[in-house]
Amino acid sequence: MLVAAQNVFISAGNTTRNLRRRLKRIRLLISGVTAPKKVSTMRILQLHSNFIVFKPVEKEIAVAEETNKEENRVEEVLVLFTAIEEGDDTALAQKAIDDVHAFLDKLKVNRILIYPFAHLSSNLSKPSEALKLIKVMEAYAKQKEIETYRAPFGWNKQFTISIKGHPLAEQSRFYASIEGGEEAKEETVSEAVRAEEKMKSFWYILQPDGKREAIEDFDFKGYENLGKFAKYEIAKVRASQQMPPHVPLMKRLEIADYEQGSDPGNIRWYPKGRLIKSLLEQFVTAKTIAYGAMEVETPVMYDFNHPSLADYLNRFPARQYLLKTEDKELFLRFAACFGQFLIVHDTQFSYKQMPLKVYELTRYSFRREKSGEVCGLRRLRAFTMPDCHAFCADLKQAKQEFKTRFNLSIDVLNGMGLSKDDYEVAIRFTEDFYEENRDFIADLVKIYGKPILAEVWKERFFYFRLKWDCNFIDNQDKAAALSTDQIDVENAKRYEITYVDEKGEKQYPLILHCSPSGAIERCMYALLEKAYKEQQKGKLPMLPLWLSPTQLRLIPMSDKYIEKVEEIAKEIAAHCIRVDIDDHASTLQKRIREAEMEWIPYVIVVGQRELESEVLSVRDREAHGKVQNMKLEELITKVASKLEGKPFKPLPLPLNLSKRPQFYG
RNA sequence: GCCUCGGUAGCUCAGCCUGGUAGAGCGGCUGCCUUGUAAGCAGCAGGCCGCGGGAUCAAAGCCCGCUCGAGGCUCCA
Repeated sequence: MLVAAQNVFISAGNTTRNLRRRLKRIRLLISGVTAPKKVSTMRILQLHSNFIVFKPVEKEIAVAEETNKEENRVEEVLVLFTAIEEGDDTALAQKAIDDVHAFLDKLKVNRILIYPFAHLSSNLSKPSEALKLIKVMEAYAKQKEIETYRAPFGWNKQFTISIKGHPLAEQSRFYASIEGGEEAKEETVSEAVRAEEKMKSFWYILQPDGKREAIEDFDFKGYENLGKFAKYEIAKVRASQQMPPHVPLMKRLEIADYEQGSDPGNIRWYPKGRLIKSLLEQFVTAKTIAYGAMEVETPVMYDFNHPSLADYLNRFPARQYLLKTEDKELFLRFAACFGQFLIVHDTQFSYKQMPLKVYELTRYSFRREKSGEVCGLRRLRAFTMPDCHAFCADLKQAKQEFKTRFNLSIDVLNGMGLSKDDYEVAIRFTEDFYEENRDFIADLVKIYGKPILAEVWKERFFYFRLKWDCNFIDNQDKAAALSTDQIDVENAKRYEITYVDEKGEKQYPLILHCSPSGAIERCMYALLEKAYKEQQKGKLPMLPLWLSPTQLRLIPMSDKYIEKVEEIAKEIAAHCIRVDIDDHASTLQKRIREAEMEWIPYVIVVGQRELESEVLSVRDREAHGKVQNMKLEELITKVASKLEGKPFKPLPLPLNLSKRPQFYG
């Protein structure tokens, strides 16, 4: 049971975020990576504050102290949110105050507020014990001549706090006494906190000419999109209220919709959406195979207790779909890594076959993103991810391969209709990697040819040493990662993946993880958001020709021409062009309008005139609806040439519009 | 997980504040019109107003609870 529950009202700027982040970290610690089991720890969240205002609201428990319900305000104070756990004792309480005392000297402050705060622990002591120790702390602090205030114990309190901005302002501590009551000692404040130090990012802009500038010195004029991206990455500031534009679009265009009968983030695909998605899938796959990867297919579910997997899973807890069967606990894959690593673990290969490239398009990967994170096609719980791993003998080979794959990714995005102007690149590495590989990183920037955002860490925290990602910036100024590649230095060992080197000795390879396009759904989100952007600029929105479900629409002037029009359609379709016929009995104008609403690239009206002259009037959406006259063969040649090198699938719906059901609206 | 908003016809939504016969546009169906490059006309059908409880003579509407969903925050390995 909670000793006290607070309604937290926090004022002023980023204090909310700070406190939440801090609380979250504390919970992380509590969840117990570092704290040995059965060890009691006194938990203190220590915040150097400009002020705190708190007000008791109502008694929570029987042993609550007597107090009045007046509002209290303390200025320039070190607030100690304190949770007493089972087994904590006087020695521990005094030890904590000793530490605080030392810390106060550093801060040049001599005022504390002891604030009983149950939420820091899930292993609270009995309230009576806790109150006793809180009083011990208070008395001991006063004895040390610290100006000591205290919030009442056992009350539901409401508080407002303003936290100072300096680096020492927020500290979390816990004090442990090992069972049996040996000497109290300060627990190392956990790997998570140390990890956070490692994770501290420094931001730069890398220029194609090799220059590296601190982000605050860079002039974003002419690079507004990069500016938005940097802002998003660093400050995480977003002001968006509107619905993401691609969501109504995906519905209206009958591409996809939410499936209420499933879990959020699991999407239903209508025929047109399935076609687009399928074409994108074929395209990435073809490109990746052409690059030299071997396509495989692996299971979607894995044994929770498999030793290699368990280790990996523990790093990313609680993001999986779990599956209980009679004899096993399984989880749905959240990436293709497992399946491929398990294959390569059992594969015999030597330096002669390297870099060894394995590819899979996962349909699906599953991540149980928290509710509220899921959004349209941007972020799903079930998504299609092309994933290509390259197993490299050494860093030299990895770097070479890395460049090749960067080019591949740029090429894939470009083919999909996303040019370098549509996304921004970030590159992330450790300081030492940069020092040793300056030229290499400069080469990557040169390949992209535009300034790149660089995130630099002092030490390695993640499993990779180097990573880049291409990020689409949408109409809400949010960034979403598309392609990415990383140099993984940990997983070969974890999965016991080895190759044989020139001397016949087993070695661990470096593993490159690349998604040449990013999630396919996310590519569709980017294309729709891009179309919307174009529309805002006054252009007619459309999808790339090769992805348009209907590429060419024929509109017969009246039903007496339908037969002739069907012949023309047959001729066009024979050239792998998706053509359909609007045989509805509505007016020409209305049918034109409907074709435009469907973003159809070419619309052709066929009547007496066309049939007599054999010259078609072609309405070209790309040319803002301008009507051009051309012969059928010319039209076919023109369209076919634009489709060259792209995958093709036939029309996913009946040829005649009158035969089509309406999936939405 | 937190905050906010929402669930009424196939779709988009109005009505709710101020309780008393359920509304519009689009779409669908039927008929007329046979069309020259972004909405032709008319008629018809279509609703357990998310679910459960309460107060009321009376609830889509007021109160309470639940549920499902969306958007934002956080998160995004």
